[in-house]
Amino acid sequence: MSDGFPALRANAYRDTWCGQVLADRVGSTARVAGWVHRRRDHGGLIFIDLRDRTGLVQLVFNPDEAGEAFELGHRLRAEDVLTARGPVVRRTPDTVNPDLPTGEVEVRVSEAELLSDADTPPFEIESFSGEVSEEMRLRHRYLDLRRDRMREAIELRHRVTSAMREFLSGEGFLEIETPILTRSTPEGARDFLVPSRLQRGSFYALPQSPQLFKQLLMIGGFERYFQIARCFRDEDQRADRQTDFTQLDIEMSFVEVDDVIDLNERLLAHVLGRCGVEVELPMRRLPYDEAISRYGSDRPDLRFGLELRELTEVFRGSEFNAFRQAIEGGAIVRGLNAGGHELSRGELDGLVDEATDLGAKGLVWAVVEGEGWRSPVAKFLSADEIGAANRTLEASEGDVLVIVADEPLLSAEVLGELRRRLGKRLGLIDSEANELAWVVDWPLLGWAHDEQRWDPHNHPFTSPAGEFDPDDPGAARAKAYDVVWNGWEIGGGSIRISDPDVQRKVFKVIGIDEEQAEERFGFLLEALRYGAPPHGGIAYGVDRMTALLHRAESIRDVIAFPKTASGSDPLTGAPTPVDEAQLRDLGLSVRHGGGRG
RNA sequence: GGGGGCGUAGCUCAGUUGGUUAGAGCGCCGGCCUGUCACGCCGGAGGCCGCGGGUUCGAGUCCCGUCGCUCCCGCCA
Repeated sequence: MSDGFPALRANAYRDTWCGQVLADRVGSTARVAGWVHRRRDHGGLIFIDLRDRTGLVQLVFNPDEAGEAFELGHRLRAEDVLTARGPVVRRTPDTVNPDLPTGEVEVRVSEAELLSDADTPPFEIESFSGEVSEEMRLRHRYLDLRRDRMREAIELRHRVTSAMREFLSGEGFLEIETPILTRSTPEGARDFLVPSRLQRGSFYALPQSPQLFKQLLMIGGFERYFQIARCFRDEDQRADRQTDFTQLDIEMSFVEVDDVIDLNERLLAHVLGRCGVEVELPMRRLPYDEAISRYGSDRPDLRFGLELRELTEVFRGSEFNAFRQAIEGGAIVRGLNAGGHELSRGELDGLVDEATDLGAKGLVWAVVEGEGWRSPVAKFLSADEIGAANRTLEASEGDVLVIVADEPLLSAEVLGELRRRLGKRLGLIDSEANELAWVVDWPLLGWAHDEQRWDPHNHPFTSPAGEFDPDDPGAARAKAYDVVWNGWEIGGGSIRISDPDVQRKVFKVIGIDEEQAEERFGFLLEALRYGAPPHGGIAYGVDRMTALLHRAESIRDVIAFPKTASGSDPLTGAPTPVDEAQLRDLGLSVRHGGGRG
């Protein structure tokens, strides 16, 4: 039921919301309008549950009271649109419906008018025979949106964005719009391109984020900016990723990391508080290195334990070749204690396959039995090693241990992913819980093996912490911070580079030479020379936050009109081919006779 | 680009070892019904088994291809 719904001013079709036909209206006449949710036609007496956004109310069509409208009552079908008038009557005690807020009363219809005769819907709005497929729901999204679950999602989303605007406005932030048609700055995600008609051969790009514009707004002196911004990235979709999505974009001037974090903690507490989730302040701060070593992830799910422990020293010089040689080659041995769960031999061996699928060279499992291990590799290990490993992993009788030896980051990530899966599989996650934390002290750059170069962890405008040494890029830390919530990255930001010389150095290290920098980001470098305040900010995934609040598996469930995994919209059919005339206007060549070519 | 899962009535699904006329629940249509609220009872209609090819005496079922949806990897500064 919608909370705080305003009383309705009478209009052409109704004077009362369905959900507000409550006991205090008994004795008055109500005129309601909405959709036929359900009909129960008893022949001589017809009950209609009428639905609008505020809820349901029972209409009664009785031949004595309804007159001409009684015939209409017989013809009503699901999802017909109706307006009806009649006295609000208290139900007799034996006919009260305690499941309905309006269940103590009903409207005895005296007049009714069919406003729209609905075709039989392709699926029942509230179905009791299984979940309707998402494909079907998206194809008729306007029907899907009539369902409680979707209406609540959209209402929740509104509550989220309203609370954001409310809080930030109160803190002196201005909501400012930035362009949708903007400049392509190929970097990171693929751009969506829009051809220019007036300048043939040139293209706009849809923004991947308002990043550069918000920095320019800081240079423009606005001090505090926010925007609930649509962003576009031409990459493959996921349950938590859409090609176009909404982010709360924030930037502030004359701030350092702690200032941004302080404001954002209060923002999160306000927004989530408005949605019934209490956030304890200050929030936990987890350094990146610790997140990796303890959870094997830079966005760990903190609702359960199963922490990783390092076992490199335990197995250094081991008789077990796989471990010893790996360690000699620079590998890190990590393990986790999955606890005393009864896992079958098949399930244990399955973990080995999962680990190799994730890129590890292998995985060792062990079940603690007395002083020793039941494990395929137990015979290669000394009692001392097993004892030391047990102590490090705080293992006791019957515990299942999982161990991976591999390159430092890989061993952590593989075990981190297994930790996540085991947490889910073993039922360790409290689905009601909300664990939010900051991940801080990020490396500025990461080595991209494929391209053999340094790549920014965040984006190239992130300020290094302290002096930036171009000769040792791997050592540089970033003034960057992410917010993680139940294993989802919901926001991330940084203090930006406000010194053009530092910006140039960073560009250079990541392979953008002077000339390219000038061509692609010259406008930013120039702007930075005209008095750039120290500034920083953050951006939140509004879709992800709403999905978490709604306990939705996918952000598609909190977006009114989402796209499918292949980037299409089953409702409108987008994307579609376009007329040749349109292409000609844009100066785009069309090849003939080539079929789809 | 790669891997897994799914695709049978309007919807959600079942369909045995390849075997005769492909089923159920909901919905829909018709009839009966004045206190139901997932109304009830009786009757009925409804199928390109995603599409194409193959194996077979015979394919919803097996094989190959393809399309769609979905989850994941890659990708997502």
